[in-house]
Amino acid sequence: MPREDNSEARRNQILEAALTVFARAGFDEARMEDIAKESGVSKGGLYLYYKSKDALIEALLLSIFTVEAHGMRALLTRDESATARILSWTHMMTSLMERMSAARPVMLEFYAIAARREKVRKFLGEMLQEYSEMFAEIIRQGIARGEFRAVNADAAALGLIALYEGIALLWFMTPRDIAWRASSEEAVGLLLAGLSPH
Amino acid sequence: MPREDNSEARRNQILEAALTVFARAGFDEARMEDIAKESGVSKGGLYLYYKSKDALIEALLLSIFTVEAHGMRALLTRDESATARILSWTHMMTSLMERMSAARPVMLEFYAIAARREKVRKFLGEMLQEYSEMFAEIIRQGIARGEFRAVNADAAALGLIALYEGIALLWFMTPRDIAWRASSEEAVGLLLAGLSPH
Amino acid sequence: MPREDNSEARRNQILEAALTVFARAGFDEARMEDIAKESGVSKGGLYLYYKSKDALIEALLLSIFTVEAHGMRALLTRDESATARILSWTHMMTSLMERMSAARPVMLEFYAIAARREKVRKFLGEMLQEYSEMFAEIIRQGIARGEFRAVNADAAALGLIALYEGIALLWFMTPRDIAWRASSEEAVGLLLAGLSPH
Amino acid sequence: MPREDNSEARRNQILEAALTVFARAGFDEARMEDIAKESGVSKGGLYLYYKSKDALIEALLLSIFTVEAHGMRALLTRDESATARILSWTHMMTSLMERMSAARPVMLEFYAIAARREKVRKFLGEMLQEYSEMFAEIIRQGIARGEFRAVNADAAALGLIALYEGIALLWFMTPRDIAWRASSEEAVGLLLAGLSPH
DNA sequence: AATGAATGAGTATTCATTCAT
DNA sequence: CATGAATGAATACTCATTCAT
Repeated sequence: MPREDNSEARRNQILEAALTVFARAGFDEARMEDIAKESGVSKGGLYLYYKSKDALIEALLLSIFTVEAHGMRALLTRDESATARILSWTHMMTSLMERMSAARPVMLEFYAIAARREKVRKFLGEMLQEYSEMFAEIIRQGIARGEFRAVNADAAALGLIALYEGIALLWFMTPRDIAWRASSEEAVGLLLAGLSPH
Repeated sequence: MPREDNSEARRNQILEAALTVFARAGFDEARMEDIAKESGVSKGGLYLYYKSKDALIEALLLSIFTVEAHGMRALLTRDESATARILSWTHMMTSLMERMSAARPVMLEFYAIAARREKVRKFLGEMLQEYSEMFAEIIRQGIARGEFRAVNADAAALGLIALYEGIALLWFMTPRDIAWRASSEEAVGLLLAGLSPH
Repeated sequence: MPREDNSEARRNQILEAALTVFARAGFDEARMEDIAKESGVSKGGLYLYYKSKDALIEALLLSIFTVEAHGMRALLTRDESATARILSWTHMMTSLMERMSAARPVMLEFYAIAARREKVRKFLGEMLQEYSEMFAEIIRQGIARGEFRAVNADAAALGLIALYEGIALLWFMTPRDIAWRASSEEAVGLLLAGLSPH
Repeated sequence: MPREDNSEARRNQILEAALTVFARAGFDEARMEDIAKESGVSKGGLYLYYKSKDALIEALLLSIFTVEAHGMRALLTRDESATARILSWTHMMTSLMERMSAARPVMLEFYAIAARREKVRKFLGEMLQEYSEMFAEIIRQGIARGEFRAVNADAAALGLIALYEGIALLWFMTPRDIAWRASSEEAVGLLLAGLSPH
C-alpha cells in the first residue's frame, strides 16, 4: 500500500508553525531552525516543502490573505441591503482582527514584507482593487435603492476600505486597549451616515 | 561657540543621509557604510554620534514624527471652525504624504520598525493619543457650535485618524495611481457629512 | 541462477551511470540523486550496492584502470619486436584517450581523486610499477636483440611512461586542437630513435 | 603619518597561509577559518583581500604559475647551445618539483582545479603554448647549428614538455621513492639522443 | 574628533546517508 | 530487495561594531 500523501498536510503543518514563530519573533529574527522545531519537521525537511525562507514567507502571506479574501467575497455578494452588507463586513473585519491577535506584534511587518514582495504585492493590490469595485457596486446599488444619496461611489468605497485598514493599523500599532469593536462600528456608522440621504 | 552646535549639525547631517539611504534600500538592506558615504562622515564617525544602527533608526523615526507632530499641533489649535480645521488637517496630511513620496517603498517598513521599537511605539502611541484628544475636542467644539450633531466625539476622532492612516496605508501599498488628494478629501468629506446635523 | 549475477549487473549499471554523471559534472558537483536517476536505481538503492559516494568513486576508478591494465598487459606480452610492441602500445594509448574524450573535462579530477584515495593510489602505483617493469623487460629484450643500444632500461621505461602520461595531461589540459595522435607517435618515435644503436 | 600600506604584504601573507593549508588539506577540505588562523588574519579580514574562496584559489594558482613561468622564460632565452639550455631547463624543473614537495599530495588537485577555472586554464594554456614555441625555436636553432638532425621541431618540443609534465605527474602520483632527478635527466637524455644527428 | 582596517558572531542552505514502510 | 521522505552536519560570507592610530 502506498504511503498516503501527507505532503499537503505537511505543508500546512509547516505554514502554521511558521505563523507561530513569525508572530513571536518577526520575519527577520525567526530562524529556520525555530520553524523546524515548532513544526516537528527537521531543518532539511522544511526545504522539501518550501525551497527557501522567502518562499515560505510568501506562501504564508498568500495563504493568510487568500483565506481572508475568500470570506470577504462570499459576504459582500450576499443578497441584502447595502447598509446591512457593509455592517456585516465591518463585523467580519473586526472578528478577523481579533483572530489575528497573536500576530499583532508582527502584523505591520507582514504589511511591510507584503509590500516588498512583488508577487504578494500584486496579489494584495488585486485584492484591494476587487474590494474597491465590490464596494463601489454595493454603494451604487444603495444609491439606486434610495439608501444612499448620490455620492461618488468610487471615493466612498475607497473611504470605507481606508477606514477599515486605518482602524486595523491603529489596532496593530497601539497597545492601548480600546473598545475596538464598538469604535470601529461607530466610525463606519458615521461614514454611512455621511452617505444617507438626509 | 559651543561644541554642541557642530555636533548637532553633524547629527542632522547623518540623519538626512540615513533617510535617503533607508528610503532607497530599506532598513535591513541599508549598510552603515552606505550611510557613512552618503553623509560624508566616516564609518567609525557614525558611531561617535549614534551608538548603533538601531539608535540611528530610532532617532530618525522620532525626528520624522516629531516634525510631523509639531506641524499638526499648530494647525489643530488654530482659531477656526471645526470643519475648517479638519479640512486643513486633511490637506496637510496629503501634502506630507506627497513629500514622503521618495520613501514610499519603505514607508510600511517604517511603520513596522516603529511598532517593534518600544521607545518609538510609545512615542507614536502618545502622539496618536494626543491627536485623538485634540480631534475629540475639536469635534466637541463643533457640536457646541452646531456644526456637528451630537455624536460620540471620541469615536468620531478615532474614525478621522483611522481614515487618514488608512488612506496613507493604501497609498503606500498600491502602485496604482489614484488621484489620492481628491479621493482623500472626498472621503473625509463623507465623514464630515456624517457628522453634520442634517 | 545465483543472485550475484543480478547484483553484478546492477553494480555495473550503476558504475556506468556514475561515469556518465561524473564526466558531465565532476565528482564534487555530481549528486547521488543524479546518479540514481541516470542509473534508473533509487537513491536508497545505490547504497545497497555501494556503501558511500566515496566507495562508488573508488570502485569506478578501479574499474576504469583495471580495464585499461588488462588490455595493456595483453598487448605488451605479445610476441613481437620491442619496437613493434612499443608502437602498438602508443597506438592503444591514443585510442584510449580518444575513447575517454567525453570525460576530458574531469579527467584531471580523476587523477586528483585517485591520488588522494589510498586504495586507488596504491592500485595505480602498482599498475605503473608493473608497466615500468614490463617496459624495462621489453627494452632489455630489445637491447639483447640489437634493436636498442645498451641504455639504462629502467630509466628508458620511466621515460616512455612519463612521455605518454605527459601527452595525456596536456591533452586533458588544453582545449587547443592539436593533432594528438600524430604528435604522440612522433614524440615516441624520437625516444625510440634515442634508443636505437646509431 | 599615514599608516604604511600593508595591503600587498597582507595579500602575500594570506596567499602563503593558503598554500600551506591547501597543501595540507586540499582545496575542498580546507576551511576559510583554517586559512584565517594560519595567516593570523581574521576570517572577515580574508575577505578584505580576496572576495571569495574561489578568488583566493585563483590568485594562488596564478601566483605559483607566474613565478614558475618567469624563471623558465629567463632560462630558455639564455645564450647557450640548444642542448645546454634543455638540460638546464630539466634541472630547473626538477628543482621546482623538489621545492613544491610539501604540496605534493595536492599537486594533482591543483592541476584539476586549474583545468576547471577558465581564467587559470587560459593562463596555463598560454604558458604551455609559449613554452612550446620557445622549445621549438631552440630545437630549430639546434638543427641549424648541427646539434640536432632535421626533425619536426614542433613535435619534438611537445615531446619534451610532455616528458617533463609526465615525470612530474608520476612524481606527484607515486609515493615510491625513485631517484627522480637522475631518472628525469636520463629520460631527457634519451630524447636528446633521439634528436642527435647519428 | 576622525578614520577605516580588522574583527567574529550569526544563519540559510545543501546533500550524503538512513530507515520506516 | 527497493523506495524516497526525512535527517542534520557542516561552512562560506556579511556587516555592525571596535579600536589603534
